[in-house]
Amino acid sequence: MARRYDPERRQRIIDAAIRVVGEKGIAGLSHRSVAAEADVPLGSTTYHFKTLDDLMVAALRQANEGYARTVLARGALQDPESDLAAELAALGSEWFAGDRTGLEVEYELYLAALRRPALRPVAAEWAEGFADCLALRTDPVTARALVALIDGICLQVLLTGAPYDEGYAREVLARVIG
Amino acid sequence: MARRYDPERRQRIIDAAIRVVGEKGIAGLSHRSVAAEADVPLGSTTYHFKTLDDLMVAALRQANEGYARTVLARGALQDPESDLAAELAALGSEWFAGDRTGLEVEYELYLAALRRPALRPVAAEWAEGFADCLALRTDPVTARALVALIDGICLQVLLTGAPYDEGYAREVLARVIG
DNA sequence: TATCCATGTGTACGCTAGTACACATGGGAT
DNA sequence: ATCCCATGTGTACTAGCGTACACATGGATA
Repeated sequence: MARRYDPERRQRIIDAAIRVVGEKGIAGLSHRSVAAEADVPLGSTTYHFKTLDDLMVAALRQANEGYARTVLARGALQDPESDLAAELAALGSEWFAGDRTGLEVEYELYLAALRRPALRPVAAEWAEGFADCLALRTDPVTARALVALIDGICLQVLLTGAPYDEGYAREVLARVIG
Repeated sequence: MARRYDPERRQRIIDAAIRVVGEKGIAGLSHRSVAAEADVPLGSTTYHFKTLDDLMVAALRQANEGYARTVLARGALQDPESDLAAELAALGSEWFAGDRTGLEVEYELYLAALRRPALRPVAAEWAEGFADCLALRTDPVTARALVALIDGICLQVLLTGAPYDEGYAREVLARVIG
């Protein structure tokens, strides 16, 4: 059991890192910027997270858990009677509703795995966890394809600035489900 | 008509930027690193590209043109007799064959649009150009979905380290085509 | 109680970054 | 022939970075 004067210190640093990425992007993430945001000294961020990769791993894992909760909270996903494509398209609407900062943080950290091997296992956790959840309603191959398609749809919205079209998402997701 | 002592200077800088991104990622891209790679003085990179965003725009546009050529070179894509899903899945195999550096550079710059508005029009050019090309064989909605699915499949391979499975890609692409 | 060490803090160093600017050069327009 | 200015070059400034390290502190353990 760890001994700490400020038992929340580590968690506060992770929360601050997510806020920094939301405000300035990964490019603005540094031990110093996080320390300032968390209101702790520089040495505290370098002590708890030796490298920025370590910090990003913790931040991505936490962001993933948040989005996993939005998936699990949609209980109808598990209901065999529900329209899976419609439920997933509605989940997308939920993600894009209101402030997109959280979704941008999630994807920015997720995509950072492209160049940061340390993040890959955590990125894989998200993709596999989501797919496992969907596989309960379909089969592993279809589930994996659904995750890929959802990623692609979300990215096109985020990258090109196009609006999220729930009807379109439902239509093409339904085709993959077959 | 521009007057330049080294008429290729600007182009050499763009080529160097793409090599730098391939070797060190966007995080390693700076006016100085590109100047060193292109073997030109620092002032030359800052003169031709006032900001790094400008340089990334030029690099992404050039990378896009390269991949657009790989699409157009696959003439069977336009042949109504060919199996569109199979052709697209084979195109993916071509992209992942051998050295993946080029594909990583393409996606890293493409995904950078998430946080860099200057890149969004160029990212949109790629997505729309590819979709327009596919729309000749299907319809605009299906074409857009195919681009999204291909992006999603490629990203899952690049992000999680999973192998590219052409048979799987063909199967799920075919479902979207319907 | 006495000791240890995980945790917390402050400071300094060397490096690299974007930026700015003065100056050099030579092709094109007049 | 002359001048202009797009282009090319070298250098210096300031800011922020990761890193390292010495030292402080006080719960946990024996």
